[in-house]
This record gives sequence, C-alpha cells and structure tokens, in this order.
Amino acid sequence: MPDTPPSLDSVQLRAYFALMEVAGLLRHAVEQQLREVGDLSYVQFQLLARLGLDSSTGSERMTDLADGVVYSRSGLTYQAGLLEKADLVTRTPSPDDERAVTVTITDAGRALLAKVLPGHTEVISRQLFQPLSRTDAKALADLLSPVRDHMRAAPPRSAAPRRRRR
Amino acid sequence: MPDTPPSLDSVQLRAYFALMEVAGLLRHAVEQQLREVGDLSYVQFQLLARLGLDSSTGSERMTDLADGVVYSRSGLTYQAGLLEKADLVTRTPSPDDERAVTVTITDAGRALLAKVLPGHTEVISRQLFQPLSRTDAKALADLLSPVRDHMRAAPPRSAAPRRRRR
DNA sequence: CACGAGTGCTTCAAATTCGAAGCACATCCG
DNA sequence: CGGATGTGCTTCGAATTTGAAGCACTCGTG
Repeated sequence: MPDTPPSLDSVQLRAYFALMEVAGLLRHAVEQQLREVGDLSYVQFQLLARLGLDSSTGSERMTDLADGVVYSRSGLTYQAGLLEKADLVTRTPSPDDERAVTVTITDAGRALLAKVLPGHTEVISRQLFQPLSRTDAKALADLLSPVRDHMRAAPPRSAAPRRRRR
Repeated sequence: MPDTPPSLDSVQLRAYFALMEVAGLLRHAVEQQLREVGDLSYVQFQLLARLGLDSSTGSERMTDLADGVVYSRSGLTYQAGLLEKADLVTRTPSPDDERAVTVTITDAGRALLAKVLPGHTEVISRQLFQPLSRTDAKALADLLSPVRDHMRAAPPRSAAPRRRRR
C-alpha cells in the first residue's frame, strides 16, 4: 500500500509559490539586463560565469557544464556552438578522454563577463536583496543550500516511458 | 555621478545561486512528473492551477494569466490554443471588454488537475521540503514573500532598444 | 584481443518560446 | 462626433530548446 500522499500545508504552498515566482521574475530581470549590456542570454551568461568564475582553470567538460546549469545536452551543444562562433569559448577534445569535449573561456569571454558583471550584481542587489537584511540573506542561503544539495543527490524519478507531448 | 555598483558579498552570492538552482531543479522534477501523469508541461499546469485553484470563478483574462505565470503574451496565446484544443479550457470574448479574452477551465480541465495534483505535491514535498522543518518552511515563505511583492512592484527596467540576439 | 555495455557529444526533427508587427476594440480629448 | 492614443490579443518569422537517434570512444569481461 502506498503512503498517504503528503499534501502541502498552506505555509509550504506559500513558500513553494514564492520561490518559483521569485526565481522566474529574477531570471527575467537579469535576462533583460544581460541582453542590453552584453547581448547574452541568461544561459550563456551562466556558462561564461561558471567557466570564468567558478572554475579555476577556465575549462569544464560539456557534461559538467550541462549539469551545473540544469540544461539538456543538446541545448548545451547548441549554445556552446554560438559561444564558440562568438569567440567567447573554445572547444577542444579532452586529452584524457577522446569522447569528451573541454570548453574553455577565452580572453574575450572573460572581458565580456567582466563587462556584464557589475550590472548583473546591480540587478540582483536591487531586485532580490533590497527587501532583505544581511541576516535575512544569510538565513535564505542557509535554508536553500541544504535543499540544493538534497535535490542534486536525489534524481527526480527513475526514467519512465515518455509520452507524446500535448 | 552614479552610485557605486553594489557588489554582492559571498553570503548573498550563495543565496542567489542556491535560489536559482533550487528553482531550476525543482521545475525539472515537477515537469517530469507532470509529463508522466498528465502529459502536461509545467506552464500548462500553472495555467490550469491558476484557473482551477486560485480563481474562484475558474476564469481569467489572458493578460492576467500571462502576468501571473511570468510569460510572454504570444506564448500564452500558443499554450491557450493547445489547452483549448485539448478541451481543458475555453476561450470566450469578455462581456465587458470586446478586446479581452476570458479563459475558463472546463470540467475536463479540473479533472486532469485533480488527477495530477497528488503526484505534484508529492514531488514538492520530497524534493523541496524533505530537508526543511516546518519552521524552516515558514521562514522561507516569510523571507521570499516580501521579495516577490517587491519584484512585482518594481519592473526590471524601463524599456530600452532591443538588440539582435546573439 | 574481441565483444557488449556504457559514456560523451552531436545531429535531427519537432515543439516551444519570444519580440515585432498587425488588428480590433476602447478611451481620451478636443 | 472624430482622430489620436492605448490596450488586448493574435499572427508571423526567427531563435531556442528538447528528446531520440546516431556516432565515436572507453571500459569491463571473457
């Protein structure tokens, strides 16, 4: 017998909806700023940021990039193609694994990232952190970090047969 | 002279990244469940939920729906068309304003919503609230609700000339 | 070594998404 | 009333995104 379906109480619902709406609105706001200043989509910015800021070497394998950005592989191939065409990254076969492709940010990529970053943080500051105190920000980070780790660890569901899209 | 660009401290960065990643992962998880059980995309579910749960009448104007779901108008037209074709909603000209279109959820729409909802809440419970206590959930809701209100009120930026996409 | 399963990426076709332009109705002022 | 402006939605073309299929390489086992 299956467990009783755990329904959400009103507080949880509030938190869930607020979370999704804030993330959506924030993404929209950021997207607009990125487009204006650097002609970048949010995904492209995420990729550059991950390469230029998170990675100490400036390189990552395609798969790791895709996972980090919560993105499909084929979509990443497409975007990596665009970024490469714009000379913001290079793609080279990995030395240790012939199948893998290493994506590396170029100087131009770093330059664009630097150009875009101030406005980006400005939007985040104003839109997200304006209503939050320093303490609030810490509380938020402390609440969400475990959730992120939990979700990373627990894949949503075992693969199931796909139906045709509606 | 412009203000000094407010850069983000590490705590804020943590909070920002965690927020976006959690929202992204959660959306993916939910999307998969919705596809399996009801052959609905997340957007379609949001639309049905808004009509069937939030609205007391089961109806909304297109524009209000688009705003509520953070969505472009043309995208909403497309999705509303799909939902209508599947007999989950109806579209009728509004009585008081000939320009406006009222979207109304059908019985079939409500039925599908009911069918999908348990699994949906189950995913949210497990993925989002598993690592959070009751108190945490409340804290999260209380932190994010003001942010959402603030972002709703403050449009990202006045319209600026659009450039060609990269 | 040879085979079969697995992994990493790309290609492909189809679906979704967006912004700009267009259309119809509404509202505002003179 | 009449024209100008604004609003609500749809249409259109182009860009993006996705899952499935395909290809190449790797790994484990015999």
